Amino acid sequence: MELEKAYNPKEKEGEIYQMWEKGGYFTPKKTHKKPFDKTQGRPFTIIMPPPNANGALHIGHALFVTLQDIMIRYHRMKGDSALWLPGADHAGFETQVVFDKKLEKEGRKKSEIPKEQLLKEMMDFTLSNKQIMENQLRKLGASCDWTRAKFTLDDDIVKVVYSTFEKLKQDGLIYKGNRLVNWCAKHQTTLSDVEIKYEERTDPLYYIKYGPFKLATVRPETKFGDTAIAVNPKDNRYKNYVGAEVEVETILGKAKIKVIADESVDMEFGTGAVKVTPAHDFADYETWQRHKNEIPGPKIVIDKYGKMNELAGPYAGMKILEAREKIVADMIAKGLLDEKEIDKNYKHNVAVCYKCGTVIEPTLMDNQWFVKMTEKPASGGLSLRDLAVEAVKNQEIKFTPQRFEKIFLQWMENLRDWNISRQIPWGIPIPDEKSKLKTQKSKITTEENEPEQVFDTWFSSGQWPFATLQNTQKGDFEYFYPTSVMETGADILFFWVARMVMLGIYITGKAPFKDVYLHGLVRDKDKQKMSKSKGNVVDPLGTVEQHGADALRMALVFANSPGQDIAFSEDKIIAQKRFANKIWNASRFVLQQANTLQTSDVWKSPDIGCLIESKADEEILKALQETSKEVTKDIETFQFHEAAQKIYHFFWHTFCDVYIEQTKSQIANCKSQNEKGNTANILLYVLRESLKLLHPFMPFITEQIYQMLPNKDAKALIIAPWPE
RNA sequence: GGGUUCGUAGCUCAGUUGGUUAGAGCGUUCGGUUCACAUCCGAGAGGUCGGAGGUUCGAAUCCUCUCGAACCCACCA
Repeated sequence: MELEKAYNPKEKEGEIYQMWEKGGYFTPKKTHKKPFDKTQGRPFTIIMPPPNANGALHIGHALFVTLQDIMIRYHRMKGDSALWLPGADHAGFETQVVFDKKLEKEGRKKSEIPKEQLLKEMMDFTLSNKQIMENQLRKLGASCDWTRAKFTLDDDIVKVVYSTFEKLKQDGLIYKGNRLVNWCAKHQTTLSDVEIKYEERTDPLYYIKYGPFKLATVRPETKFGDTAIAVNPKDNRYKNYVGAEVEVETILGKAKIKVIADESVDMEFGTGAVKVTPAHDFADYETWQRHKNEIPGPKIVIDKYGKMNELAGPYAGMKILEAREKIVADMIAKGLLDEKEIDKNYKHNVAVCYKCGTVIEPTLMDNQWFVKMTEKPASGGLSLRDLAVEAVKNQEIKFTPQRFEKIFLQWMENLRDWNISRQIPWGIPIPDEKSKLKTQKSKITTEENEPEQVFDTWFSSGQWPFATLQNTQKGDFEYFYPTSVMETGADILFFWVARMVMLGIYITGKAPFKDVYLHGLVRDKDKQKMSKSKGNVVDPLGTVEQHGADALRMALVFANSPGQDIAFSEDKIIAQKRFANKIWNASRFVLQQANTLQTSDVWKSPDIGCLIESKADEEILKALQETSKEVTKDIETFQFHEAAQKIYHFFWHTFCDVYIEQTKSQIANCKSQNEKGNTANILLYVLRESLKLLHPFMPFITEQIYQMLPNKDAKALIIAPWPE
C-alpha cells in the first residue's frame, strides 16, 4: 500500500469519525458491576457542559472538547465504561441578548413581534445553531455519545426542573419576595448577583442640606425615596437627634423625616450622616429591615425604564441622569446644596449589567422568585450553601487546580438569596399560581395579569448532571451518577459549578461529580476575551479545515496548563501540523520496512522481548514503557500538557531521531532475514503503542494509521487496549 | 478593603511534591541530507528564572518583604 508523501488531514477525518460513530464506539456498555473497582474497570462519566446554542463554536469550545475527549478516550481504551454525554443549552438570557441584537440588525422591534411568533423564531434560531454546533463537535473529534444527547428545553428536562422547583417550594427554600432586585433597564429584566459586575467610576459626590444635617450622596435624584436619616449610634455629633423627627426643607417643600441610629454608618465618611433610600439601594434596604418599626417602608421613585416616577414631582418622566442634573441645579439655586462643596473626583464602584454595561438599578419588586441559600429546608438537613461547603470540605469534590477550592468556599461565605426570575421571553416559564387559578375558575379575571417570567437559565443547567442521566437510558442514573469529572471554564465557577453542586446534592443526596477541572480562557491574539455576544470569536472549524483537527487539538493541549489563560496563535498549530506529518512519515517508513522485510507473522507473538537484537532495541522498548507510565500518570492527574509534551518528545526525538535512524544501519547489517524481520516487528510494535498513547490527543491520524497496521490488536484504535 | 494568578531564552509559554550542565515551539547561526518526512537531521548562540533578604548541604521551586501586570470577590452613601 502506497502512502501519500505528506499527511493530508482533510481527506479522511470525516470518514474516520463516521466509522467511529456508526461502529457504536461512543456508546458505552454498562458491563461493570457494583462495587466498581480498578481491576474490572468502572464507569467514567463526563457530562459535557452544554454549549450555548446561540452561535457557532469558538476556540474555547475546542479546548474543552480536547481536554474532555482526552479523558474519555483514555478511559475507554483502559476498559472503563466511558460516557461523555453531550448536550445543548438554550441559554436563556445569553441567547436573548444575541437574538435581540440580531433583531436590531434586521431593523425589527421586539415589542412589535407577537410573543408566540417571537418564541417560534427563537426556537428555530436555537435549533439551527444546535445542529451546526453538533456537527462542529464531530469535526473536532468529540467522541461523545450522541444517542444520549440532551437539550435543556427537552420535555423531560423541563419536567425535572419543575419538580425541583416544587421540592424547593415545599421545603420552604423558594419564596416569592417583595425584595430588592438588580434591574437592567436595557434588557428589561432582573439579574442575579453573579450577572452583575462592578465598574469603577468617578462621579461627583454632593453634600445636600437636610434640615440640620448635611448628607453626602452620589445620587441626589433618589432623595424623593428617602425614608430616614441614619447616623452611627456612637456618633456624638448627632446623638440628640436619634429617634427624633426633624423638619427639613426640600426642593419639593417642607417635609419631616426620622433620624435613626445604625451601626452600618461610617462616621468617617462624608458627614457621618446618610440618607436612607430603601427602594433603590441594597445597604439602605437592609437598614430599613433593621428599623422596620421606626420608619416608613420603601418608596419607589424610579420606574423600570430608568425614569423618575410621579413621586419626583416636576422631575417625573426624566431619565435618571437628566433628573440628577436638574435637581442639583435647582438645589443650588435654592441654597440646599453648596456648589463649592461638590467633590468632583469621587471614585466608587457602580454595578452594571455584565452583558451591556447599563447601570443596574436596585429596585423593589414583588413578583420575584428567590431561592434561599443559607436556610435549612423544612424537611431537615443542611442549607443549600452548607451542602456544597460540606462536600468540598470533605473532599467529596476536589478541584484542579486546587486553589479554586479556596475561591469556591470564599464565595460561599457571603451568599445572598438567588433570584431565579427573569422577565425575558426565552426560557422555561416559571409556573404561575395565578394563571393556574384563572384556568380553573374562569370567574377570577379581575386579577391583573402578571407578566410571564422564566427561570434563570442557570437554575435549569444547575440540575444538568442528574436531569440528563435520569432521562437517557434506563439505569443510566444508577450506573453513571455521580459523574467523574466536571471539566469547564473557570469563568463559570459561580454561575454553574456552584449551582450544580448545591442542587445536585440537594436533589440526589450525592455530589454530582468527584473532580472539578477548570481550564482558563483561550484568548485572541490581543489577549482579549472571546465571546459570542462580542462577536470576536475565531472559528475553530476554519483551523480544522486548514490544518486538521489533530493539529488544533494538540496545539491547544500543548499550550494549556490548568486554570491558566492561553493565547491562541497559529504558529502553535503549524508546529503540531508538522508533528502530524512526522507521525505520518514515520509510519510510512515503518510500514515500508514491514512490507519488504516481513517474513513471518511473528508480530502476532505476545512476547516482544524475544525479538530484541540490539541495545537500541532494548532501549527503545524501555523508553516506550517509561513514556507509557508517565503519560498515564499525567492524564490521571489532569496534567494533560505534560502528557502531550512527553509523548510528542518520545515519538519525535526518541523513536524517530534515534531509534528509526539506528534501524536503518541495523537492518542493513543483519545477517539473516529473520533478524531483519525482528527489527521490523519492533518498529511496528513501538509504532502501534505510540499511536495508542497519541490517540487521545490526536485521534484522527492515529486511527487512520492504525487501520493500516498489520499488527492491529483491536478492530479500531479507539477501543484498542491502553499500553500498560 | 479582602483574595488569586502571572513576571523563566528575541517572542509565546512549560517546569507536579526543592536535587546533577533550567526546557519546548517559533525565530536565529553554522554544517549535513534530500535514500520515511512541501522537508528532516546534527551542532551552536541566547537566560545572574522581576528585585532584595531568609530557610537549606542544595531554590526558578519554600518563607518574608518589594516592584510591575492581569483578574476575582466585597452594600461604604
